[in-house]
Amino acid sequence: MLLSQTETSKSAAELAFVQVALPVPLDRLFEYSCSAKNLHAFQNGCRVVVPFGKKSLVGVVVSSADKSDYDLAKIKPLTSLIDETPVFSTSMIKLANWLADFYIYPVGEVYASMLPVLLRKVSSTKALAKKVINEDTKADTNEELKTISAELPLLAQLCAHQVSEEDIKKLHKSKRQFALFQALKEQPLALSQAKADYSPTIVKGLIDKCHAYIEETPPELGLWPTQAVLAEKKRANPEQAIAIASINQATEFTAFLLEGVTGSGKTEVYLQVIEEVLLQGKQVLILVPEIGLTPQTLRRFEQRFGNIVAVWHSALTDLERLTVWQQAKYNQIGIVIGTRSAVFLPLAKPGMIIVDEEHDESFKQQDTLRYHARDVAAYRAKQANISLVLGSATPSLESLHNALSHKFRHLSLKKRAGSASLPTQHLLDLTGVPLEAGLAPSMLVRIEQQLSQGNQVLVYVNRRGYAPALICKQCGHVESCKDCDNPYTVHLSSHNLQCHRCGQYQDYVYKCRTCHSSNITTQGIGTEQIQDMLAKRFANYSCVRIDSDSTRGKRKLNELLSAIGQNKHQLLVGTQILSKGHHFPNVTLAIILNVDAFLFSSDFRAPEKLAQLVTQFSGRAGRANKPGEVWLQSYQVGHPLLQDLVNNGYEQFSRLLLQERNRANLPPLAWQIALRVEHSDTALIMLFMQYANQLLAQFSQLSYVGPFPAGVEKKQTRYRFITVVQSSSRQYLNRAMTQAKQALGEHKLAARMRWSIDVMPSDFS
DNA sequence: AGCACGCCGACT
DNA sequence: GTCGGCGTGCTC
Repeated sequence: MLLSQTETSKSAAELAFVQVALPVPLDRLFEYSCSAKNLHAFQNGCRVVVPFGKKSLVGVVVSSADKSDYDLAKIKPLTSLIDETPVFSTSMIKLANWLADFYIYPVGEVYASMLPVLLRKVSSTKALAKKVINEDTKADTNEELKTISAELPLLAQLCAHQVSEEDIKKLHKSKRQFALFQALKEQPLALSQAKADYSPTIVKGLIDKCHAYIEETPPELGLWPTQAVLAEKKRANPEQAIAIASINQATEFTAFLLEGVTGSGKTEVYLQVIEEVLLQGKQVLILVPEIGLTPQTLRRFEQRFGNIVAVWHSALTDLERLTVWQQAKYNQIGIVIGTRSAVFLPLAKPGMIIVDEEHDESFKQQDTLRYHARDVAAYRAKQANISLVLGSATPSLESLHNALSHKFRHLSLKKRAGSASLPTQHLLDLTGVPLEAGLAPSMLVRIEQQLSQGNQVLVYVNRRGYAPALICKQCGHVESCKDCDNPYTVHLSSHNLQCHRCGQYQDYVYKCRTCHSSNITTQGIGTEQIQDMLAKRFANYSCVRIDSDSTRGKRKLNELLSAIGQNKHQLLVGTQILSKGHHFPNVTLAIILNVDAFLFSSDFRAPEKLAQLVTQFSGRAGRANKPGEVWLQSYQVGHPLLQDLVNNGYEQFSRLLLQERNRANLPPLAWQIALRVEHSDTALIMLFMQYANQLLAQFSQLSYVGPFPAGVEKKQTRYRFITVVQSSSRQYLNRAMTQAKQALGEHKLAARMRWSIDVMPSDFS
């Protein structure tokens, strides 16, 4: 062993080294020194504060040693240790390393993105410097080791003050505040709970009157009670019973694809297999799509399992996230039900992972660490040697491929519960048909019929706003966003023009910008226009719009949905939101516009997406005594894909698509990684991407296409290009891209470009 | 990613 | 003569 000559013998003998993952976009770890006596405190997975360049960062210890290969003169001493017990367990460290490797993403950033934000910075932990770990450390070495308490979240509770009778009388006037006050006198409520059950305004009102106060207490360290699990369950039908038994029998890692038509009772299967896992004292992680976490879904789990269920989604505050994170890590909760990023939650006793609506696109993160929660879930299930259950009425071709090739166990639920039958599907030929706000006259007749029978009607169109473009009839000028080269969408409700790529908007224009003609008109159809037309034409009925404009605000969507459930509206016009999670039993006619856009898309996944949309959409409508009809308006009714889908349904259609992917050598039968580059100067992009192609050309067992413009060619003044790299070997592709990325990063232009690597990209927009 | 260092244009 | 543009290089 060599001792550095530059190092004084004294300190060299006393030093030890830790490797730290730091949140910087560099594919390497950084080494820091500490006193050898303190080394034992730096367990892997603990957070540390270190000097980095001119500033200080929070990093995670990933390994330590008593010697270092790095230039000792350059190694700086650590500033402090944050955690006494690691925030990353050994298996979470493995997961982080796998993620960095698989998604070709800087390790330090992977670690950071797996932690709740409150744990990413020292300043934001509510803790104080707490204790010196090793008293022996000499003060003159200036290496006194400090631990910052990692005491985790304080639970904010709302409590009632003692209030005089007189004040209580005054409070009678504010009914809801009084109700909350009464509840608080019984027992304090979690602040978040009080805000959710009453409203933030009510809570604030009570605090302002000094009738209530917030108390922050350390969380209870109680474990969730296994006996809370026992509840009466529904009788399973034979198909469900087979699925439940198969899943319950698994004693080691097994992936199940639960392919069940809408209404076949997938949730009941989940509930019963979850119960089995909980009874063994193990936890269950349930992943749901972004919009899938409806109060109805949640209620179903809570009714069955009570208060051992925690929820994880984007609307949580940082503190709420930290609380759930801790509850999962310290086994204080039995079930976590959450969206994409819940897949990174630590679990004390992992027992099962369920991915509901596993085909849903929202499981793929589209920026920074571009992971797919379904794939990460699969890794975690394998790692923990537990079951993975993927459920969908319209499985992704990836999962279907795995099921058909026996990598996954395939379970089917083909019967709808009760006697409910699925709506029938039909194609409507638009050729030579005059349209009214995008709808064919025959559809208007059918709408009329259904409405007069007291039923509801659903119209789906993929565009919000009034119309997707405003053009000049005189000179053809299209009013467009300068930053994105994108036509403005005309909005009627806000009476302006909006760019749907960057969110910019401008006042409505009445004259053409180029030729000053006032002969300008809208082009194409959006939700507002259909609503407008239907409301006028069927003035005796109520028509609502359900899109991201009309559902802005926390409770709007749920209010709308419950009003629809109570039949307060008969005509429903909306976008994607309609196809997910919500059931509309009174809808007997559903119409899908603009189907053809899917048929001529350059995205090879378009037919799969169309089939999922149509099938999911069909599943939302109708009930036992009112089966319902779904109509697809198209100029291409003879198109084999459409014919196939409508006549044979998703199950057969998806298998045909899979064969086609096989013939075309496309995923899931080949592996892809995309290189995406953005810059305001296309010439620079080309230069950079040509170099990338040169690098790729050195690998024989892969092919690549590009650079080609991304689906969204320009966004916020930047042009976007993509090169897709493909290989039949995942490992080969991964290794090649890892090398190529390294080399590309050394190119002069690399620092000036915005570029990223997207492993298993799910779309090319 | 930040952040500093370094060399060329329009300003008090 | 300086302030500041962003091209280049480094971070244990």
